[in-house]
Amino acid sequence: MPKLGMEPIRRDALVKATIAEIGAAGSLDVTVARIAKRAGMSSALAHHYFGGKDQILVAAMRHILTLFGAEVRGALAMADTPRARIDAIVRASFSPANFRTETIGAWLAFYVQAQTSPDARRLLAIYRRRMRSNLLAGFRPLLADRAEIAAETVGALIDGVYIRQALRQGAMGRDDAVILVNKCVTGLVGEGH
Amino acid sequence: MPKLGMEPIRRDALVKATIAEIGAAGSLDVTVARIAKRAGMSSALAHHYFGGKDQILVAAMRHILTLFGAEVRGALAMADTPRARIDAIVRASFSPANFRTETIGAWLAFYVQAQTSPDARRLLAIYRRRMRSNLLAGFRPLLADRAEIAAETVGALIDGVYIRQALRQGAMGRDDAVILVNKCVTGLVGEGH
Amino acid sequence: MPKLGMEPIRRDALVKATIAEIGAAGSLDVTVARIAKRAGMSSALAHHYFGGKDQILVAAMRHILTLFGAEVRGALAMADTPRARIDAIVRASFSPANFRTETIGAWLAFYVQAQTSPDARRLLAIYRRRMRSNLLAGFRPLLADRAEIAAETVGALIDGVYIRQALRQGAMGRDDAVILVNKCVTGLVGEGH
Amino acid sequence: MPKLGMEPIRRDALVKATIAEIGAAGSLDVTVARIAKRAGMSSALAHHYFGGKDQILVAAMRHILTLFGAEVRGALAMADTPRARIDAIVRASFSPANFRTETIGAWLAFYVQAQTSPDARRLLAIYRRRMRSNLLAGFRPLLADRAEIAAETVGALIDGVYIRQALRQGAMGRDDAVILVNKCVTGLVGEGH
DNA sequence: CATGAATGAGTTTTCATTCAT
DNA sequence: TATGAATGAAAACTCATTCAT
Repeated sequence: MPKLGMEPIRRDALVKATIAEIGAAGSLDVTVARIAKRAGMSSALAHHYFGGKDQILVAAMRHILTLFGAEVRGALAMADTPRARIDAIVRASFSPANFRTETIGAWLAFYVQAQTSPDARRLLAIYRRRMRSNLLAGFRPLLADRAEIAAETVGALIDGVYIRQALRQGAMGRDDAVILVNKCVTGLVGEGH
Repeated sequence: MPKLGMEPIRRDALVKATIAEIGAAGSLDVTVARIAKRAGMSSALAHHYFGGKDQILVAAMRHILTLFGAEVRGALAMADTPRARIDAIVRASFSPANFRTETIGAWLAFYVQAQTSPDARRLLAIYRRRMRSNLLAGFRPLLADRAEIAAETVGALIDGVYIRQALRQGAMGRDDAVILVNKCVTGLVGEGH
Repeated sequence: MPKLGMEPIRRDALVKATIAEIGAAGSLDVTVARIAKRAGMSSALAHHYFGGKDQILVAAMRHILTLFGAEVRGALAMADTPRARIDAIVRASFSPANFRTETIGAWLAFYVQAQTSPDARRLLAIYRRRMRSNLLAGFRPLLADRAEIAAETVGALIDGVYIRQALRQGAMGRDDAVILVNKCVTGLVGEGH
Repeated sequence: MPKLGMEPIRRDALVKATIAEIGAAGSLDVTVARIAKRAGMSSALAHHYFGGKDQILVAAMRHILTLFGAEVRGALAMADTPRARIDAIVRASFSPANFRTETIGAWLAFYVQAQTSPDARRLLAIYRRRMRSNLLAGFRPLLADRAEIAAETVGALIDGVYIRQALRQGAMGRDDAVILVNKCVTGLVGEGH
């Protein structure tokens, strides 16, 4: 069985298994053994490739963030007006992939992990900076100096709607989420838009 | 010399110690031993009074929610216009007690616990229902049938701002938080208010 | 079973079990589980009382050193001439308790541990200082300024004879060891004594 | 491109890497992986050539002993009086190569290993026999029937001084070591020599 | 000849929980 | 009421060793 070039395959499988496991468990209380099993290998191999549990977790988080970033970039590429840019970000935030219970659970768990892990915090900070600068680029042409606060508001609102989804019960659909945030955006940029 | 009626005192001490410990740790990875030590008793006694770790955790969450509820009620009592009611809720949400890093950390941790513990989820659902109905009571006179979405928006925004505070870095102050949310409220209810 | 005041009993049992286990294994490759089992308790309890494996090991070393120190002190108390003092130290070094294969194995293992553990090194340094000052007190009246080198020589010789004993094969008896070192002492202090 | 006759090269590299690694670690707690890495090959290859960790360790020990033996032989070749022979052995024992912290650490570690590994014990026994017969050859012409005990004494003293060096702190230099042992030799063979 | 891949067995350590007193 | 004592179960992590290529 042992072929060459297994490392990227194994790492990838582990990252995906980690997200799945966290999502299923709803928390970071996930054992390396379970992750490895789900990924179809021994826990020793997981350690071999990642060095330790924390690094597996961080890699999983990075993966989610990367996917999200790609989604945003893809949506932004098709947006040609400022308002469309904002819309694109909102839509990407609540895209099917991001809105899966699994992903939300993992995301929430990472928030908690960021409380103690510098690596996790750094990643989350990067995500937030990007989000902010993307929103700002959309709001600036529309609101000039009021763009800052608008970006902050929409950023927080997205996070809030997203996090509320974590309580599976009484959750709203993706479309509802998009509509809700968009209504707020409309309120911020004024009736004229 | 064992005194009578120690139970409420012990329970209270444990609940407070739990919140402090969770806040300090930034996660639910808190041992019963540490909580009990902080509360000045043996872990065996903690078990005796609560039956198990999960129940201690839930009691702590209930405590936070109760405090928050009292704060909201107190603020609402002094509000005599719909807008003032909304304002009161926002202010209470970011009150000094609620905005302490400790409390935020505990709150976040409970969100995660709600993923797996039905008790925790129920408590969180109650909090959300109350929040929603309170906001609705404020928005209804101002927005009629658009009140629902406004309440949902502000609720989510509060959660979002709150949760963002958990990343201690780049956080905003209480006043800024209140102002941010209020700006959004103003946008929702229109210029006239 | 759980009575009060078990701690010193348990600690003592663990220390003795550790020495026995190290002696039996002939190296520090000894598991906490085995030590605990020999001491009649779970490994968890061993950790509870000592905090970790290293501390158990250091405690065992300290125990050996304490025993040795007591033996030397006892022997010295009965010595009334300088030469008798030196003799007492030599005899104590090769006392039955110290010359047991178990003890020698443990001693040797600790030498190795001192390479990496600061605690172990400190203990060994203390032992050496005491040994040196004791020998010096014996040699000074006899050799004046040549006492230093004599003390160093006899100290090293004792260690050498002792360590050679670790290779069970071709070892000498206690009496032979004492005679050997004493011959050297006689050579050092001159024929007249 | 696998070359022919790599075996001796690989084995040699592994042996040297082993000694270096043991010396650096100060104990036998050395992994095959680290040794192999230091020797520039995979751990699998190390196993291939030696069969197992223990055998690698024993080979390393044999290497040290061989070096030491050669050094002694070289020094003896230039000695033309009995006393010079003894001197040569002492000097070789504390030669720069043997007195390196690395070597001393490895030596000490092997002493411990000899407690459990018959192979290691056999090697150490050989070393001791040689040492003894070499010293005896020097002492016999000088001391006749007292040569035995003198050889034993000096052998043990060399070991003792050597082992004391392992506690890096408060160690003496090579020259001091030689002087110390020589003073003892002088004492043993008497003033006239 | 050489190695990346893979793992089973073992080690330390932690912790919620139980129990006799 | 209160606790020190005690442990079983599980977790992360390590490592010598094997094997297909």
